[in-house]
Amino acid sequence: MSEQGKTIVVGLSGGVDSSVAALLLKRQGYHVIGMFMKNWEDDDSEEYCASRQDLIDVMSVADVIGIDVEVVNFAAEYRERVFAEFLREYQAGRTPNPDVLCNAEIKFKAFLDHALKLGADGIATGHYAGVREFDGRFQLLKAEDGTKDQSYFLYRLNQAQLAKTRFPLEKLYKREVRQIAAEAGLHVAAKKDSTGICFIGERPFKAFLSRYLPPKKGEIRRLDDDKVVGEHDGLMYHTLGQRKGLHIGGLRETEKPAGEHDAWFVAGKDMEKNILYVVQGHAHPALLRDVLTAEQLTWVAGVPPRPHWVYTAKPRYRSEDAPCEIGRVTEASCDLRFAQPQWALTPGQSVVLYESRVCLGGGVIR
RNA sequence: UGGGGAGUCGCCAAGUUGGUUAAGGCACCGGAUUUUGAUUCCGGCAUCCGAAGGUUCGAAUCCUUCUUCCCCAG
Repeated sequence: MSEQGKTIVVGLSGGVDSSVAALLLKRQGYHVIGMFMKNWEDDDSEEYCASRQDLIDVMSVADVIGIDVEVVNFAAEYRERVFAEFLREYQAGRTPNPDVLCNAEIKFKAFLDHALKLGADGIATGHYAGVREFDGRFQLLKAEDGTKDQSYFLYRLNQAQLAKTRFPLEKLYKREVRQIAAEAGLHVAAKKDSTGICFIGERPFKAFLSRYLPPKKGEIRRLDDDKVVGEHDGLMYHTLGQRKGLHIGGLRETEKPAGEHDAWFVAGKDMEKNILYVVQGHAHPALLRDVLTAEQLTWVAGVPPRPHWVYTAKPRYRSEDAPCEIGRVTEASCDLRFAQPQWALTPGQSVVLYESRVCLGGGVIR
């Protein structure tokens, strides 16, 4: 293969996925360099340890595979390009997806640039996604393992970034990845999947956010009749469709038999008046909508989708691909109409368009 | 102050002709799922029924007193 001998820099997180990605490339004959990114250093003590353990795992894995590892720090870039935007969005009452930004700005920009500067031919990550060249363009594809597919988080890449990227796990199922790791003697074979905001990790969300955005108490009102049913600590701590954290118990007036109560969900926010609107019951119509407008469009496919065409779209990660018709499309925004109403379409979240297994790109819900 | 009604887990709320371990929902907590935030799923959650006495083999359910709240009189 002409690919042999090429240099690929693999982003290693210390987890199974990126470890196996590196292993597979090495086996395919690439010259592989491992790269560990440290991009969050606000918190010391606790966080420090977690990150440190990951680095230890990376070193150990690299040793087994037989590759060199470099450590880079993009904390400044992450703070400026990802975290600042993250905070701006929450402040505006929206619910951003930092991992989408992180991929576009850090992993496939800062990191990619760094790798190319080192003389690499490309980069690779442990994402469950695929990339192929087709008809003169590069396509971002869903992973074979549909349950793990992460193309959603990558929709904001562009052709240039895609051209330099490999996703060795495209055809593999998580189970197989763990098996490969185990057979190769990688001690992270059974390591628990990491979740949480990329680089920042998993942590009590409200407490974390309150360090940057101070609490601001306000009323919680029932959307149906404007009745005050509680108090919130700040609109930014709640997102559409959220149930947890409202602290609304039973209401005396409830007409249901024997005090049966449905759970309450966030249905809207009034940023001006600092009011959180809630509704009772998961099936409340206020939580369902079949149209949305998306902004900040980016088309990883290289070209925008066809107006008035039918595609599928994910209005949030982990939601089923939902058939939808795309309305007008401009540089700035586009309209989507879903065949079935979607639950809690949330401003700030990304909606990603697909045509079969091909990810076309998407935008941010207004 | 007189008359009536009521006080069961943080919030609602079953249970009151006395009988094993006091329903259920919401909230909350823990876990599973998840590279966003959510949702969802599973598990936990009143040795105690406003307080103190009493009756009884046995009471949250009966009696007494006290206490708190609500309504009507004033």
